[in-house]
Amino acid sequence: MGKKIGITPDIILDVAQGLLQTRGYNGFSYRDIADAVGIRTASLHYHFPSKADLGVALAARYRVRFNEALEDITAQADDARRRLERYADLFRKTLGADNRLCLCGMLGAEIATLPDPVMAEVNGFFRDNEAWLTDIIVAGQNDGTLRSDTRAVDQARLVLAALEGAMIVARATGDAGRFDAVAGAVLGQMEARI
Amino acid sequence: MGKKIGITPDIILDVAQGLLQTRGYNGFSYRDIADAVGIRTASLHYHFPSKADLGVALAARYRVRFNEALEDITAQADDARRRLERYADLFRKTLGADNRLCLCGMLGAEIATLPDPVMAEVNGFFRDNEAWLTDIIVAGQNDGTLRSDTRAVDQARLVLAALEGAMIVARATGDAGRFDAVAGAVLGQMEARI
DNA sequence: GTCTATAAGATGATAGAC
DNA sequence: GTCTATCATCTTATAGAC
Repeated sequence: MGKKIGITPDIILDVAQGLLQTRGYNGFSYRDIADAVGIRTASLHYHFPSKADLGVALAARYRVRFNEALEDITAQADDARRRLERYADLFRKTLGADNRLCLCGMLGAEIATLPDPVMAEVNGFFRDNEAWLTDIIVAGQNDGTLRSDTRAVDQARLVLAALEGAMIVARATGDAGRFDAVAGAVLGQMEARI
Repeated sequence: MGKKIGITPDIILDVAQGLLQTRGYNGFSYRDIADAVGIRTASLHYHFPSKADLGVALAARYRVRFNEALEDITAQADDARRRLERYADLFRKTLGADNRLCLCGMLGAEIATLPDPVMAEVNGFFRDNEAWLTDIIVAGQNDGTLRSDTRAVDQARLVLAALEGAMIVARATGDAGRFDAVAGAVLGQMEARI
């Protein structure tokens, strides 16, 4: 027989993730989660004893899921340009769904206030993204679809930084079109010269 | 005779700005400022009655000073490439001085939690920067030093987003070199094809 | 202008009953 | 697992003396 799976921890994480991506780590409290979930703060502490525990769970889950999405893109799309477009879509969907920021972009801004294990996850998220992007870009350079006069790793860092920054500016100005402009420009300028 | 100028308000703003750029709007308190300045929180409230007042003063001052720096760049540098390099240096110096983020990049991430007048300043900061960058880039396209196959305004948005994002990623990974890589790549890829 | 004193509410967290 | 009750501390903010 299957194990009895409490749905609560996942629901808590889902709600907390929304708050985190919208308000930041220092911008929401256990009370906010409790009110949204319909539970008491004491019950939250049963599942996640400290806010640091919650933060780690949130960042780690996000990182794992993001890496899974990256694997899917690698498997499904065949050329670099299409893979990069799908990559940008990952961020675009987050912004469009509920005006959320990338969870690690938000935590990255707040890095100086985070518990060490949360910091480590954020750091890892950025490294994972850079590594994946670099691989994709190297492939695109090798097959001649992407420009080769800029190092792949630097282009990877540019793509990551541009998309993270674009989410912040787009949301702060209330214009999601700004994200699209940045995504379009950064990918367009990476194309090989004809 | 000259007016007696209390140095305190400026000192408060200087200290608060450092805290804001490091920890975020929701990551510091009047107490933090008070301890650093050597004054009581009640005295802070004399100068800035509410945290919203302090936030507006901070964002407005930052925006004004930044616009002055932009005017200096326009006046002193003569070609687009050099102006854009100086522009990137503005962000780079902030990061290098004390591992601070752009004040409005930080506030942009926290936008959902900010008092309305602070939001408005942040929004204005981004619009100011985009407008200035667009003008610079248009000039560079006209004199043939910058590529013209991407709209100037979109390139402007890319530059702004890339630098804001690069500051966050660089600081979160503890590697300022990542900022340089992004700045170098984004400016390099804007150059006209030879 | 700065201080002491104080307030009301929020916050992260624990003890112990059910 | 969830609850009530309780906590120490922090946070923004005000009143009034100096």
